[in-house]
Amino acid sequence: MPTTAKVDIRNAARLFHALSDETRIAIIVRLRDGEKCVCDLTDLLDAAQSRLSFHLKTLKDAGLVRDRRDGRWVHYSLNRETLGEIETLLGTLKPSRRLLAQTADCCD
Amino acid sequence: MPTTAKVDIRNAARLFHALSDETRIAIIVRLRDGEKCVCDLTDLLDAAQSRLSFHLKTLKDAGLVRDRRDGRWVHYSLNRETLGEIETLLGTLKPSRRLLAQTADCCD
DNA sequence: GTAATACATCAACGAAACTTGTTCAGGGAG
DNA sequence: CTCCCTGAACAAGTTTCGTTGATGTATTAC
Repeated sequence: MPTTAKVDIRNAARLFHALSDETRIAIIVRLRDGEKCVCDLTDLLDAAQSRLSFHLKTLKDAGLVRDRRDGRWVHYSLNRETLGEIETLLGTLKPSRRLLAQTADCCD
Repeated sequence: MPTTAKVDIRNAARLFHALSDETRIAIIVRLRDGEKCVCDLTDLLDAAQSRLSFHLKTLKDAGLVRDRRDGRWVHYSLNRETLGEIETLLGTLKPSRRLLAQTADCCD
């Protein structure tokens, strides 16, 4: 049924906010090919440790990354599930096909 | 070829930022079922006109909405193309399947 | 034990971002 | 023309966010 899906607006804004920073996007890009420790990321992104720690916390709070302690290293990895959730969310934000068939008053 | 795709980090952060506000998400949700004038949105969202004008400009600058002047009304509608672009972008942020097959050090 | 490493957390500062009220410009209607 | 109406633009105030440097905590090495 192509009824317009319910959107949890607060949650949506929260998730998109986590992706709204260049440093955080860069972190995610680096994590695409596997987990990294903070020290790896400071090298790769040439960023101060406290800065990365701040952004990693933001990403973690949003559920976009996970951390795993290994000795004195903390390894971060992507949470594919949340990325999928955002993809779904984005789908529900698109105008419904039903409507597109009815009227052409939006979109191209 | 499942090589990790290039990501325009600046553009990505810019697009996600446009979606990182509750008011803007609410606007998008309302626009799913067709274009609306600002006056419609002020009623629907119970928001001051200047506030909506600000957020609509943000959405427009990001390419997420279009405006169409009709007499003294300005009608806003979603730009399905940009929403699709963001969906694609999100796909490139997910860890590659190739890698998932190789190692299980990320994601579930 | 001490020293060193990896990372989190905190405080302080500056910079954006958001809100609100007001003003300004354009387009009908009379 | 003047008078509304719609919406953009501006200014001022507040909040939120990001950066930086310093401090704290846990873990390993010696």
